[in-house]
Amino acid sequence: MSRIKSDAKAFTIHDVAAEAGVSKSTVSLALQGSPLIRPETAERVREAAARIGYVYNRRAGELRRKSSNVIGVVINDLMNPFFAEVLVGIERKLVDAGYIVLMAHTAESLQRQNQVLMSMREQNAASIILCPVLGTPKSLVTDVQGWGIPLLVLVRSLGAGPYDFAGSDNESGNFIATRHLIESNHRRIGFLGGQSGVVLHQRLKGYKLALAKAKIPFDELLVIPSVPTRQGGYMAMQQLLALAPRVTAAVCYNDIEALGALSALGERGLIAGKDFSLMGFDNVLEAEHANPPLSTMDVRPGDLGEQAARLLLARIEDPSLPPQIFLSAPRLILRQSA
Amino acid sequence: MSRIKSDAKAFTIHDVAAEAGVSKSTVSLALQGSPLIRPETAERVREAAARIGYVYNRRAGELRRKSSNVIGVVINDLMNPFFAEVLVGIERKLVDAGYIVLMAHTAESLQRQNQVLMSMREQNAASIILCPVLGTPKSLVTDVQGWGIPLLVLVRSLGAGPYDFAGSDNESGNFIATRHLIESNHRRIGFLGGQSGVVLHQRLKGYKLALAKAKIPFDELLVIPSVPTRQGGYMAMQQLLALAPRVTAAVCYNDIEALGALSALGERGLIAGKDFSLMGFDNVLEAEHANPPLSTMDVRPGDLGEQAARLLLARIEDPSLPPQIFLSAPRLILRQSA
DNA sequence: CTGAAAGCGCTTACAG
DNA sequence: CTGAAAGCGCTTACAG
Repeated sequence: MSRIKSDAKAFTIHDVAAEAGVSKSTVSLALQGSPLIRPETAERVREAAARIGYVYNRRAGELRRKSSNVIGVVINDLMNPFFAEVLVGIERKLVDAGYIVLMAHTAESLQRQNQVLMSMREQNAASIILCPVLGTPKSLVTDVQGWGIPLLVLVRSLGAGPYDFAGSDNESGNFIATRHLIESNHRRIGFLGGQSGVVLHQRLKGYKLALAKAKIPFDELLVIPSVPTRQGGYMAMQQLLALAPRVTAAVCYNDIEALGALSALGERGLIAGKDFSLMGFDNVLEAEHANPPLSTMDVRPGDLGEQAARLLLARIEDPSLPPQIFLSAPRLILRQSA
Repeated sequence: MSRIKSDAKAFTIHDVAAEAGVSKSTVSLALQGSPLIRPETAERVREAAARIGYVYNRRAGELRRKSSNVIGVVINDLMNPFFAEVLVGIERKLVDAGYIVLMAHTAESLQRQNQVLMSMREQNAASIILCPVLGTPKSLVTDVQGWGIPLLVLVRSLGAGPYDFAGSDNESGNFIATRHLIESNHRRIGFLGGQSGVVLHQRLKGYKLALAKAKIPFDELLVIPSVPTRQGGYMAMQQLLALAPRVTAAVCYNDIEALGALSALGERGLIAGKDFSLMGFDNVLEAEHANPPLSTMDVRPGDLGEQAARLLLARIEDPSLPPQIFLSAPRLILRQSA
């Protein structure tokens, strides 16, 4: 009553063959649904397999066939719900297509990233979806490609070289977000959060562009960097609020920073959308029920994940495809915060 | 310039053997760091391997050795940050121990759960951590155990049978949460959210117990079920607010429901902690920077994940261990909402 | 200390 | 339509 049962003897096609009174080859073919096997025989094999509780050893089959149905997905920050939503989209699509995902979390550690990538290589991953940590050398792309493993880069692009990529149009997205604030008659508009990396660069660019278009001079002091977390957004907002003359609105690096900013606002009894206008970026699930509901740029994270998976599947299907790019066009979602 | 490079010829120990001028066996042993191999020879082998860019084919090795270093982790709801945090804890611990995780998301679908479990079995997973979907038959535990795969059940217990389990003490947790509200002089206290399952049952039990202890009659009308999402919490709170006489406080099924409830409160211009007292459960990361910051029961999700992984590793190490249980004792975290 | 041989559980030409 | 044989890339007794 206290031990946990274990060690069921594993049956092989050899056992099934004996049970069905045919050869190993016939079992293999029958189980694959090969037209070479007569229907009656196939049926007999299937019954025998079920009777003894045979389970296919996929890894053995893949070793022989030199194939693999596992796909590595490496994510830099699962604590950000944006990535969790993307991951779910990827996983759904991949499992539907008959794959299974080897998942790793790097927590922005380059060393951890190298470690898990190597591990996935040893595991013979059929391909890899990588959302690279900050500071990933561009050479990583050619390295992985050199391994013969199709690679899709997610969210954070990694320079020029040809590779498949899925992400969002950060520049135009933040251009739209900032323009919305300008059209609501804000002039002193902050840029809140973010620390480094291409995504920040692009979002900042969209912000500056919108400012320039409206002939509002760019003010370095209004961009407050921070770690891309709620805590970071919270602190950045406090800094922004301390500025004089008063800043009346801000676009945020992403939604979770905006959520942190909302919290800082609330702490001072300020209501977003009334006393201060705030735009997020991503449209994570929690944006809709933030207090107050967060206006943001919708990149449809789940769909982004599915699209990434779709591109990867196409690549596996046809390795000679030219480099594929999916760029989600962020859509303005107006709720209450701006 | 437009094709993505692929198909590097894969080297095997055979190639390394040729390069180093030794036999396959020697290569295998040398790479494993066997003391049987003379240091000079081992060094020569390692150099040869590095020179030709050899990479270990772990799956081949595991086939031969009948081992596996992949561990399946199946999660029912990754859209709930609680599970994302737990997953990160599990993954961190497992990777540190030299394993790699095969991750699957079931989205509360029993069919998907069966599918991925089967897939993990075929993949030869060394063991499985399962957070079962609602409505999982208790027989699943013995099924999986019968496969010879060590199983750890996560968060939602699955009846009596001996198995390893990691979760939290929901009853005592919600007892404490409710008691806190009572001690703050609330009498009409709602229970907000949750739909079915053991976890709800236990949390409800803690709620009723605290009420009983304070001689407050249990009122069926004050428990408002809902889907366990922010949207669910939002709607449940609206219902609760419509009740007369007025309800002044509520414990929530979990944090994300509480967050949704916060949003409903905000919509009516009500401030949690002043106009209404609200307790969450889990202490997900976003609770701290909710608006206002959410008082909740801390189960330390990340640590829970690590503990689950720890138990599993112990089980793999010694299959004869008696059933192990880790129950996180939730701690009261007072912030602003209550 | 090192090599030749068998075998993990499959698949796939090749005969028949 | 079905079987015997070779082989995927490793590991591990067993000799020497």
